Formats: sequence, C-alpha cells, structure tokens
Amino acid sequence: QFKQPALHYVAEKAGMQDIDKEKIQKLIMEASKGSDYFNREMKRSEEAKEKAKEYKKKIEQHQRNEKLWKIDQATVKGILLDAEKSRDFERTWAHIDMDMFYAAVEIRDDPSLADKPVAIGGQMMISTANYVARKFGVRAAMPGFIAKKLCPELVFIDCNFKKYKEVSIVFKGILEQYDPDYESMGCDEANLDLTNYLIEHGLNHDEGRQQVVEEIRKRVKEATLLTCSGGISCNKMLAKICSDMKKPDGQTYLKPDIETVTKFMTNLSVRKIPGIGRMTELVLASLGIYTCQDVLDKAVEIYLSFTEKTSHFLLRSALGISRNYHEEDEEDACQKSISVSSTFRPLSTLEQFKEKISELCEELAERIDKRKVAGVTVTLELKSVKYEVVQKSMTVKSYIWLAEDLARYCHQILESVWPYD
DNA sequence: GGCCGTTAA
DNA sequence: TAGTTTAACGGCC
Repeated sequence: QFKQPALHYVAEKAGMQDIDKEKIQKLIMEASKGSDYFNREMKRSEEAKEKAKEYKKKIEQHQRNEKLWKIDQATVKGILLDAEKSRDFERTWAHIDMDMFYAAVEIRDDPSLADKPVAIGGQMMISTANYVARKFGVRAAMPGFIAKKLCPELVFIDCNFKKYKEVSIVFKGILEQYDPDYESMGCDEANLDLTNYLIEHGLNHDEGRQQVVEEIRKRVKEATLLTCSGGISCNKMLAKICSDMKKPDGQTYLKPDIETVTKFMTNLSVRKIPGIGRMTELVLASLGIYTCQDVLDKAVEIYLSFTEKTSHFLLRSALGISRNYHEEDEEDACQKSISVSSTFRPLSTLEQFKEKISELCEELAERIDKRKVAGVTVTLELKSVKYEVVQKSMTVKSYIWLAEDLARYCHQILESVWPYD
C-alpha cells in the first residue's frame, strides 16, 4: 500500500509486475509534487479519509451496543444469503480485450518500434504504452512529461483514431459471430455471452468454452495481426477480471463452481473489481479492507457505511456474483447524453468565455446532427486551473439541437455564475 | 431537476 | 511549464 496517494498505479497493470515500484513511485512523486493537479488529488484523498472516519464512528457506535450489533449481523447474514441464492453458474461469459491496442496497431505498422519503449499520445496525455515502456512505469492516463522522466528514450506516437476504428470494426465483426448482442466496452474490448453459441455447437463444457475463446483469439490475430487476451467465467465481472490475468496474448478460464470462484475471490484486491476505483479503494483501506475476503469478514462494517445499493454491490462482488444476462431494456441501453469539452489557456473576460462556448457548441451541434438526436437539458461545466469544477444545468420546455440554441442557454448559465475564477 | 463525485476506456 | 475526453451512474437535497 502506498502511504501517499498513488497518482499512477505501479504494478497494477499487466506487464508491470516485476518492476522497481519504489523508484518509479518516487520519480512520479517528484514530478508531481506541488502541481495544482497533485494538490487537488491530495484534497480528494483527504476527503475520502474524512468520509471513512465518519463511517468508523458509526461502526463503533453500533459495536458498543451489543443488541444493535446483533441485529446488524442478522441483517447482513440475510443479504449474503439472498446474494448466494442469486448465484448462477449456468451461463458462460467471455471478456475479450485487445493487448495495448493503440500501441499494438502502431507497432504492427512499423515493426522497427517493437523493441523500443513506445507511448501513444503526446506530452499532455498518454493513451497506451507498450510492454517495453511499461517496464519503466509508463502507462495509460499518465501525462507525457512524467513518462519522459521515467523513460527518457520513450518514443511518442500521435493517436490515429481512424486507423484504430478500422481495426476495431474487424475485431467486433468476429465477436459478433459468437454473440450478436455482445456488449462493447470501448473500441478494444467487449463482453460476450457465449452460452447460446456453446450449446448450439455442443461445446458447453470446460474444454469447449476454452476452445471457443482460443478460436476467437486466433481469428482476431489472423484478421488483424494483433493479439488479444480473454477471460472466461460464469458472469461479466469474473470474465473481465480473468481477461487481465494472462496478458498479453493469453486467456484464463474460471471453472463455474463455488469452490473455484470462492478461492479465486479470497485474496483478490478490491481494486480488481470493476467499479471500485482509487477513491473507493482508499475508503475501504481506511476501514482495514483490502481483499474480497476482508469485505466478507467486515460485511457488517460495509453495510453500516454505505447505502443499500453500494453495500449490496460490494458484498455481491466480493462473493464473485454479478450480472450474467444482457441489459434487456432498449430504453436502458440508449445513449443518455452527448457532450464536448476542451482544455485551453486560461481566459479572463466574459466575452472570451462566451466565444469559447460558442465554438464548442458548434462542434457539439455537428455531432448532435449526425446522431439525429435532441435534448432538453443543457449543462455547462467549468474547470479552473486549480481543477475545481463548477457545474450548472437547465432543463427547458422544448427540444434543443441547434448550435445557436445551445450557445444561448450556455451563455445564460455562464452569466448566472459570473464572475467565475 | 440540479449538483457533485466516482469510474472507466 | 505541463495532468484528456466522453459517458454513465449513484447520492443527496
């Protein structure tokens, strides 16, 4: 565990297990310290720890009252029993994830890059790094200037989204043949419900499930000349966690039985659960919870700290239970918002802000037009140089899609928060 | 409905 | 010197 908030996790990602964590963490710290971004992150971390303190108070209060604690324990037992009842091993999910996608495409098209440390992105932000670069601690979501400090030899390559999109279409075209309703998670990964395919092909058994994913990966490699990794399990969450375990170019199968799943979850870090990020990890750590087994051991503490929805999510996840069916509702699956944003040099006058907003509205209107959609709520979000965010929105009576209408409402919102600094 | 925070790719 | 963009969701008032 890091004593300071880790701005970029070392050894969290595939390819970063055998590296000098200490040294890299120190370099990142030196490069970050004192920056507005770092200060903001520190503040967020402090707020998370404060939250944990409140939780602890409530927990201790219940613990002191024997009767109350007994009731809490009984309630939690019920929740865990209910969760257990919903456990289902009948379906097979696969999570397929392209390895270091953008970097892999660039290296494929220029093999001379293969043994050099490569980062896709620029001095501002890196999207992906190859495994050579990861050995230096360089990784996605790290600004280029920090990556450069970790690895002075690092080769930066600009993003070429058009090319990645084309590869992605080929990739998805293969997945579609195994599950026409596959759930896409960005351009380089997807969740597939293989159950129907497996049954139809008489392959619904341990070997068959692994064979099918081997086949998918082989076909992806032939069609794109790129490797991908896979995870196979009885639900989406487990499949996703598994797909990360033998990266690159590997796959992990988790047998659908209670012993295997329980053993798998026991020592798993809570951070591996999709949906638990840096802040939740920090809150849980303050409560002495690091692994999924800790979540179960401290189920009452979880129940008392979080809302019903969140504690159910945490407990079910720690048991290795998650949804194993497609989001059925068309209504639920549709896009709910559309937005543009950009980072620019600080502005000062109201006029400058209005001008910038108008430009962004033009861009947004173009995309709205392409998608043939319209909306009723306009939200303006401003972020200061100190990373403080101000958000204000308004819902109107008529549908909006034109740039001029978007701009008019945004200007109105802007004036209501002016002066802004 | 409005505003804020978290997550993820 | 410098730390993105887009979208979704949950909590709280």
